[in-house]
Amino acid sequence: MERRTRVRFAPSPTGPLHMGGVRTALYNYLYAKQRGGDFIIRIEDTDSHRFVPGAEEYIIEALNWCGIIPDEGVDSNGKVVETASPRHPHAPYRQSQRKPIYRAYAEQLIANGYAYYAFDTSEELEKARADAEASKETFIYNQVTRMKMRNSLTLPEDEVKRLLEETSDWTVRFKMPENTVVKMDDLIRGHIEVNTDTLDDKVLWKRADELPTYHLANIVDDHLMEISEVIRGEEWLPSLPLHYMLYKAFGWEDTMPRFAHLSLLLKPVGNGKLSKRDGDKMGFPVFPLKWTNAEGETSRGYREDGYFPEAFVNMLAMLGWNPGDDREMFSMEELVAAFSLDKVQKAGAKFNPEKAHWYNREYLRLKTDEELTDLLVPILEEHGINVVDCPKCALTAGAEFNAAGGDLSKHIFTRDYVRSVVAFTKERATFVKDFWDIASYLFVSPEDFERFGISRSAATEGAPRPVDPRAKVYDDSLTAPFLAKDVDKFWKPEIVEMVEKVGAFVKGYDGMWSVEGVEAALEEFIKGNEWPMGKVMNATRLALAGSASGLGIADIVARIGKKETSARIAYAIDRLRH
RNA sequence: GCUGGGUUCGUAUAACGGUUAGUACUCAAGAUUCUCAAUCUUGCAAUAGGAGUUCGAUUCUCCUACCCAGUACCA
Repeated sequence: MERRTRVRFAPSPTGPLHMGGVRTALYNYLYAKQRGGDFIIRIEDTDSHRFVPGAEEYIIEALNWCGIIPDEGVDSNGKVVETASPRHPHAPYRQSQRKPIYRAYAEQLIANGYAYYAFDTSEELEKARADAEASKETFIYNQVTRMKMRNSLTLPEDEVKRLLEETSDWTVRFKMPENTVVKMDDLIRGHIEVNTDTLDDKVLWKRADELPTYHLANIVDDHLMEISEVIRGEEWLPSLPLHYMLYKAFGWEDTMPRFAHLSLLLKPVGNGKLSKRDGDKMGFPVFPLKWTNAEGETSRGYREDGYFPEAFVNMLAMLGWNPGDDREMFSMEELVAAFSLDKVQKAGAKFNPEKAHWYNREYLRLKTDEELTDLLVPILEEHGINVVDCPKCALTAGAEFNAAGGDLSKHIFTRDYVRSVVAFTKERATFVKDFWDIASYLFVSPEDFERFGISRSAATEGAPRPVDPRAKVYDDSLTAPFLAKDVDKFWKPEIVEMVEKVGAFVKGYDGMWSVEGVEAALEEFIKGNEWPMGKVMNATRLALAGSASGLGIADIVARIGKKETSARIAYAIDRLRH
């Protein structure tokens, strides 16, 4: 009989969702959608001590940002559903609210001999562990030690009854059978066998807070929610035998979900799983969204770092899964169509921040100029640049636009100007915010760099200064806002003369005002004078952009206009006089 | 320690038991351009080690090494 596909992502709200968790959610989502099934979110908050305020909201917002939208568990308003309804017959989806459900199941196991009451206090257990450690052994509460402990297997019936009534810190433990081989199947790993003698008697339910532990809550809820496949992290593989035994003990073997255990995400270098520390150290986020903890420490997020959710999701999907061919670019719909659990890698995947960059660049190039303009405008505004939708709108502000639609002196630009900048610089950008670093000088003149927080001093290059004494002709304060090493290299007296004439030529140029027109005219002018093209162009760029490397001269001139071009050249000559 | 899982270029991965072990990222070189970037071309680079099965092993079996997880009244 074909069962409806129903899978769940069951995070614990003990902190922000890690990117590995996002991947688990994504694989669940893809699996469900491909089979026309349901993707459910369930909040596993059975540990009252580790609850972190805001974590649940964070998890849902993060999944939402990624486009991983639950069919059940969360309502259209993005809140976890608390009461059952036709659309949510399995509510509530927060385990703390399902508290009354679990006790009866724990007692059912006891009644059928699959579990027992344990009265050992945490102090007694700690002592047992310490004693075992002293003799270089590990204490395990299992079929050999349980007969030495205080529980309903060892205590007289009336004593058990008394303790149940009079004390309130007892637990229910699973009675793991002896010497039984549990035969399991994993959708990713294949057949696995484990002998129950290596397993312990896990606590299933705690009287102290009347809550189940993960194992009981998980099995009961997966059963009640009619989960068909459990796709979860590898850290759960060791408890799979217990879960199999629980399904058997409850008599739910016929509807037991199939299991798939995903490998972990590993740190880029060295060994071990990806941690927040690695991200901080190597400069990449490990969380989808920014997160600030109770101590006020902030962790960066992919969203805030400027990643497109599509790029993040695509990158994550390819970490430990492949479509079986060479394709690397996948939209969510394409992932849904192509996904398959048997193409999921068994081994852990080392996360590669470079590849994440590459994905973002690819997705940036896929965006239209219009979309990128929409995203760039707020960033420009943050930097103090004004963008107006139409030239007329700015008339009241007294803007005088050049041919490209910009007023450099008042820092007011039309959307068309911004779009044109986007169009010819998008090949150079990885993130939308890169446009500012690439093209800030198309919005701000060098003399205003400092005021707009743009630096061209050598110190910002990050590299140590050259040791060659000849390389150091100018002091930073003398050359700013021009890049000192480029001043050194290109700002030679004989070249400066030529640059000055280039400025005059542009001022007097009355041909076609386009990148192509300006480019051809400049080339003809420089070559006609038999000047060294490279040296003149680099020195000109230094005057116009503050650095000898960057956008093409004609690209710059065509945007900033005649007046600004000659003004910048004049400023550079004046500033760098010596 | 014990139990379980894992191991193909630096990274992510491909390869009915038969390929010159492929692709992408990174890196390097060349081409191109006024520079830088982009782009194009080329290149560097891997089956953890050892046995066995087989005509033939990256692929199957075993051993060793290394890595990861679990070993809580946490999930």
